[in-house]
Order: sequence, then structure tokens, then C-alpha cells
Amino acid sequence: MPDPSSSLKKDDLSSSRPRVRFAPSPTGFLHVGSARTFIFNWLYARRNEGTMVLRLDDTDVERNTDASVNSIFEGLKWLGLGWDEEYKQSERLALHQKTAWAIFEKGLAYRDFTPAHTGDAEKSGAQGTWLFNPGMRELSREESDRRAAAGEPFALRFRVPRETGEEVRFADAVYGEQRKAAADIEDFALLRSDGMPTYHLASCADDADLRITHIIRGQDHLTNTFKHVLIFEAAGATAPKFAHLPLLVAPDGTKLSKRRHGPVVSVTTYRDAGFLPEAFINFLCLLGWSPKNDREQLSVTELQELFSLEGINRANAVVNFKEPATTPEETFDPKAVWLNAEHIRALPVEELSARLSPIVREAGLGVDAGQMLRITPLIRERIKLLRDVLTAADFFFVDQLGPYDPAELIPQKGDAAMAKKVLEKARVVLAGVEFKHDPLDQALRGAAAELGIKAGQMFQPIRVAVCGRKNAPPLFETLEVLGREKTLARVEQAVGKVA
RNA sequence: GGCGCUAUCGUCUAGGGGUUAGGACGGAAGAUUCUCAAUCUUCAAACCCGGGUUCGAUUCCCGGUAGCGCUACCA
Repeated sequence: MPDPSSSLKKDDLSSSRPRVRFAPSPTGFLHVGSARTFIFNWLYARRNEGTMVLRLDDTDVERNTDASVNSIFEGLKWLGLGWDEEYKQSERLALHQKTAWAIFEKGLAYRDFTPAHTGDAEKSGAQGTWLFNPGMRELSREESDRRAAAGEPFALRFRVPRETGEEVRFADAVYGEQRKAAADIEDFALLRSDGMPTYHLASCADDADLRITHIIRGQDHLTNTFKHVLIFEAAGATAPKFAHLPLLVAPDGTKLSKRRHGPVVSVTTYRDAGFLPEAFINFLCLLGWSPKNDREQLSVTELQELFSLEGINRANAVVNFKEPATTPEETFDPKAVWLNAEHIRALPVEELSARLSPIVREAGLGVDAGQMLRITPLIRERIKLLRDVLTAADFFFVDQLGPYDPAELIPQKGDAAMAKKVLEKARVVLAGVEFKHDPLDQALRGAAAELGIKAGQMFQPIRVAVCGRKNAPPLFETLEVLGREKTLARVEQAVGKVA
């Protein structure tokens, strides 16, 4: 509904465009749940011609690490979606403090001189709930100022309006109308005793300042949102719209954690295992969101067109990986693997080939672009992860085949003598035939007829001789790509094995 | 403990007061085929429990149960 009649509308238009943000705290690698949050934000921004902000929520200096920052950027870079603006909270401390003290000046926060809780002894449990500290809350402004002036350390706490019996409320785009009695919200901290802002304060101050219009984040923040609404209000800012995402959990139902569940929760693990970023994005989008049209395999462009907050559901989603990691393929959620295979098949050969080449080279094997381009169509339907190229096409990359069991050379319903006969015949036939699909087909079928055996019995010994195993791409295409020289050398070797 | 959120096949999900409860992955069987894949066909597989509302609840309401989240001077 653009209005062509007036260019004056331009401002209104741009101000109505959403601004969303992804705000990871650099305390660990980028995990799949964070990646999904990023993707949903990005999709929402793109879908609605909005702005995607990346903000590092790094106010916890104790726990932040450069390694984590790197891991986050590495993961995001692999996803390849990008963002429009970038900020670091640690560079915005002045804003946070200003906001906190403005709230204090309004009487909506107070100094708490109680020493910080030592350790985190009581965090896991069912102990008594701390809601507020009457002594500190009721301290007169004069005494509070005096003690502060005397250098006594304090945290700044929000004075939650508990007496009036009021409710804090907000509308969540996913979970609907939310309300909570203010009396059930504790007097949370705004500033720590070292003057550093807490997450709640910094996050809200920044969201307001960066004019974020929609906060799309994990459901673990749903109950925190009541606090945030209070902060926005106290700071005189309009609260953004909220959309909370159901959490991604492990098969055992618990939150994904590297400690418990290993590397499967890290985005870079998927990259290194040979996932296509677009397949990974596709997979993540199907966790907690649905296009509601029975479609599963979606490109990033399609996702962008289809994405909406209404399609997000409310129940946690299980990332169905296997706990005791076996082969890579078995480790990951089967649906992720299947989607990856689908995306691989959907890729043009040139494109797939170009993505495969570096993997082969990194494994120390030799291929040139032309060769890879000819191999790719033969394995495209046989690989699920990019790295599978190494096992699916191994025999193309080496000069000498590794050792294999000579018994494999024996055809179905045949014996060693038949294998020998076949290979000797093949040696002769292959020396004289043009190495193209049709001539090979004719020559080899003809040879089988001459020997009075089935075509399959002819093909298998040759396949094993050339590939080193029974399961391989179709024979004629394989021979064509491999070439006469290597083929004959390998058949020769095989003859030696059955002799 | 308090507060909050959630509950459809093993998993991801669609649906919604009356349906043979739909799709996908995975599983099983078959077709095809030079092996393996891919492809196609078929099959098995679900509305947490108890009340209410209603002519009729899987769907709406309440309760229970279970799971998850928050309850830090972490984010």
C-alpha cells in the first residue's frame, strides 16, 4: 500500500519499518538456539523491509571472551545473512548509567547497600524467594545519599510498585496477553555495585535508544519481560512489541548445553560436518515455526516471503540429535540431514562442485575444477553432507586404490574363476573401446553375453576393481570420468588379486 | 517453594466443536535398477488425565499431572 501521491510520506513510511535486533552475550560459542533467534529476526526484518541490528550484550566483563566473540561472528558469517547495524553494549555504558540514574531521580529506584550475595549457592533451588529488602527500600533519600557519599558500595535496584496491587502487562505476539502481579516481581538490580549496568537495564536502555520496534527472542525471557516493561515505562520510553520464541531443547527435554550435549549444539559443528547454510537455516526455521502449507524444503528467499510471527508456535521443540555421537550422519537430527541432502540436490552442478572442491583439497587430495565438475553429477544423489564427497568419490582422487577384500570381486552367484574370467575379458575389451557411456555399455554387455553370464555379474567385478567396493556410482559414467589409463591399471591389479 | 509458559504420531508440525485427525523426517514393505543412491507406491504410528459447557469435544473453560522457563550485583 505505497502512496505514490506524496513524497512527504517517506518519513512516516520509514518510521513504520521495523527495527529488530539480535543481542547475543559473548559467553560461549554461537549455539543453534541463538542462530534460530538470529534467523527469525533477520527474516522478520527482511520480510518487512526493516533493519537488522546486531548488538553484542557484553556487560558481563567477567564472563565475556574474545573466543566467544569470534565464534559468534564465525557462525553468523557462515549463515551468510548479514545485518545492517552493529553495536557493542560495553561502548554504551554512559547511556545505561544515565538511564539508571534518571529512574533513580524519579524515585523509581533505590540504593541497596546490602553486600552482594556471595557465590551462587542458592541459585538452583527451591529456597525462599527474595522479593525485596524492606530496610533498603525504605531508606530515606538523605541517608541513602549520605552513605553513598561516604563511599559505601551499593547496587541500584528498581522499586517495583508492589503496594498498589497493580499488574504489569504486555501483549506477546506469540504467547498472547501476559499479566503478572507487580508484587510477584522482585526488586531487580539496575546497576551493580561496581557501577556496571545489569543485563535488564542495558538491554532496555539500548533497545529504547536504538529505537527497536520488535524484540524477538527466546522464551526464557518471557517472564523477564515484565521487568523490561517496567524499565521502559520508568525511563519514559515506549515499550517495543514482543515476540517470544519457543525454546530448542535436547531429546531429553533439557535445555541445549555444550557441557551436557556436546558439539551438536554449536553452529560451527554443522558447518564443519558439511551442512549447507541454507539447509541449516531451513531446518532451524521448521523448529517452532510453520509456513502452514505443508511445505518443508524452503529456500532463504521463500522463507523470507513466507515468514510471519503468526506462524510461530508455543511449545518447545526438540532438536533430535543422538546423544552418544557415532557417525556424523547419525549424530544430527535426521530431518536436518535429509534437508541438507535435498538442498544439495537442488544446487546446480557447477555450484555444488565449487562447494565440494575445497573440502577435497583440505583433505589433502587432488582435484582440479574440471575433474570435480565431472565427478559431481555422479555423487550428487549419493551424499547427504558435503563431507560425504570424501567417502563417495574417494577412488577418483587417488592414483592407487587402497587395499580391499579380493572376495568382493566375486560376482553374485559366481565364483573366483568367474571373477577372473570377467576381469581378463574386461582388460581386453576396455583396451579397445571408446571411454564414453554408450560404447562402454555396449562393449561390456556384449562381453557378458559372450561369456554367457548376466550383465550384473560382468559389472560387479569391474566396479570393485575400479572403486574398491561394491557400492558406487553407475559403472559406465564412472569409467568415463576415470579414464582408460587408471581403469586398466586397476583392472590389471584386480586380475592379480584373483589369480 | 513462588510466579509464569506449554501439552496432536518416536521427532518437526497442520488442523479445529461434528474430519477416515493432514503433511514431513525416521521406520517397515514393494516397484525400478549394473551395485548403492535417487525416484515412485503402500503400511504402521498421535489428540496427557479428570471434570464441566454442549445434541456433540482432541478443539472452549476449570482442575490435575508432566515438562520447561524465570526466581543473581548472569545474560
